[in-house]
Amino acid sequence: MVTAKPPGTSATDGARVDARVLRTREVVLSSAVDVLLEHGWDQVTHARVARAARCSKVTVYTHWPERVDLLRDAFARVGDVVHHEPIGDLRADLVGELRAFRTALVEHRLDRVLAVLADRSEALPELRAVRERFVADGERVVRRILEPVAAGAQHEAMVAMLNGAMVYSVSLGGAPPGDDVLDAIADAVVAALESNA
Amino acid sequence: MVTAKPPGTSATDGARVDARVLRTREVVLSSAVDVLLEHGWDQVTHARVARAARCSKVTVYTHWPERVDLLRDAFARVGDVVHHEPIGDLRADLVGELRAFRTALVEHRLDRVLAVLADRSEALPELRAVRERFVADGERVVRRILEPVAAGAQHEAMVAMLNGAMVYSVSLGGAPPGDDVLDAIADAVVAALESNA
DNA sequence: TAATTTATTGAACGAAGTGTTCAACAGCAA
DNA sequence: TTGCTGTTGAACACTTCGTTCAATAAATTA
Repeated sequence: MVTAKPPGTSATDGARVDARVLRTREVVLSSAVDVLLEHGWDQVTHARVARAARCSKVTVYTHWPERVDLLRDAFARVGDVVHHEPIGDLRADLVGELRAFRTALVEHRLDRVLAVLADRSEALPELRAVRERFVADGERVVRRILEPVAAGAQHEAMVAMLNGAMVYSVSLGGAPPGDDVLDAIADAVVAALESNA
Repeated sequence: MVTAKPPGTSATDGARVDARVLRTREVVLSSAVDVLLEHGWDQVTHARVARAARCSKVTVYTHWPERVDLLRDAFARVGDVVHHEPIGDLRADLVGELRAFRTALVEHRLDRVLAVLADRSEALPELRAVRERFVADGERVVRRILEPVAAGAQHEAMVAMLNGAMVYSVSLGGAPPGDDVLDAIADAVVAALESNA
């Protein structure tokens, strides 16, 4: 085990951080994300990431003694999902958010991130908080759109159906859903809500 | 690389297979599933599985030269999903199938299997066919239930919403959906379909 | 500027794991 | 019994892992 405390630990205190530390964090975490998305979690080792970042293995160990620390901080770098901005029209907002979520899954490889989190966060408890953050962020706008029109179990069901349909299609269905399927999903939710009245 | 051809390859030809081979296949694949579900895919190594099966490492290499072969055959042992038997009542059939699927995900750990497949089948093309088999089997009854009432993009959307909601809730949502949420999902689909008329 | 502090580095290590060979053994079939 | 073949433990070269350490390079401080 590496016993030395990580350098520049006082970053959050507002204290100055050595420029070398900032550079190292930047390049190593960036490389860790690259390795993760290209080769999967079990290739994200200290040595492999160090090679990708063109720095010493010891430096990586110094900053992130455990492999899971590296993964946690690497995920923190994966930008938040770019959401649709609701305009107040239920159907249009649902379609807009579904498209934005599809973009995040496919273009920004959020699907890979979620797959790793689903697969590992049972065995690695340190990842549970990370998973919860990603899920909460991914559901944020959908929940806001649905809030005025659905509550309780119905609300939960709709969130799971909307986001679940997207993640399921992309990660397990082989191909991302086309615009026609997205429209059909939004239509179904709108129709289900209209039958409330 | 192990060059010797796997023993007892002619099993499917109806030729007699050495009893030792049958025993080895049984115990090793069973142990591989155990290791996979308990410790995750990257712990499913020849040596680890051999230790769990109390047999020689060489035996495992002989039967399954590549790690992915072991995974493929191990998944073949994970029983097919136990489905609900449709009775012709749309809502009751949907609820019944959702409950059966939840049982498969939670009790038989289908969630772990799907998580591994979602995570690895991009990097391991040999797993794509396995993933497709599991997805097709998981969707079989839902598709049959929906067939008379929805087609095209709407059909695809409903399948993705129903199965997606389940997988998403169990794998990423932290807790399996309660009966009230299952009811709400079925209600939503029924309402959406009724608005077709 | 020079002096001081500290992050980074390459080399090296023991320990553990991987993929393989091989001679010996044990169980099955004839 | 005899032959055949699946299984086994030992041993191997090789790679990877986690770590130590003295040397170096770069940053901060005076």
